[in-house]
Amino acid sequence: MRTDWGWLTLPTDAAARRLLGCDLERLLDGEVLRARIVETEAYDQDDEASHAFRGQTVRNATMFGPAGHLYVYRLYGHHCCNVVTGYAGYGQGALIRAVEPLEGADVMQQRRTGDERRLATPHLTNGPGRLCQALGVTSSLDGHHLVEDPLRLVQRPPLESSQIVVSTRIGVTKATERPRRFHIRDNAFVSRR
DNA sequence: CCAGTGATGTCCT
DNA sequence: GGACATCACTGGT
Repeated sequence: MRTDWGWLTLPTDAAARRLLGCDLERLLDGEVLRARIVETEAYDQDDEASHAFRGQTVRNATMFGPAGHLYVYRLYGHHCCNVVTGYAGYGQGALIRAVEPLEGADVMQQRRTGDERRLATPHLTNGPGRLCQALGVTSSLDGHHLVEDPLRLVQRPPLESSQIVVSTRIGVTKATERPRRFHIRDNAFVSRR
């Protein structure tokens, strides 16, 4: 079934690339936070590294639903989030690994804990757990449809492929050789290896 | 480099 | 219901 999220109803890798350069718009305590997606990773149920690999569970159910919803999970005490892509019934999504603040960076800094080293560019939002902290993304947003407040995904024009760097994923212990990490070339907020 | 972190899934009783 | 392993991370040394 096709939704109005046709541009996300793509094989995971294509969708993960397509998300680069798009914006996340977060309404939080009456403030508007905007950030540009600069780094993603692709996961799907045929990928040993994916939460969806061993089938649907309570935790990963959102990944098996329709595209355009947010899958939020906790890992080592941190939150991480995926944009669900593809067709309902086939578990897949794109992990948002890093964003670049466009608006409300001061509010993001208030939400991040710790000393000013962690608040400075690019440490504010250059990791999946960090950006969730900065944007106030928690488990309560698991399953949230990204066409409505308080968190919207705003489509932007696709990037030239020359602007996109492909590499292996960070932190995975399985399928480590698969080239499923995508990031914008020469962007300061892309996470380190 | 490595310790802390906490939810979740699996396998037992 | 309990014990244990697992884990797509972060921050400080």
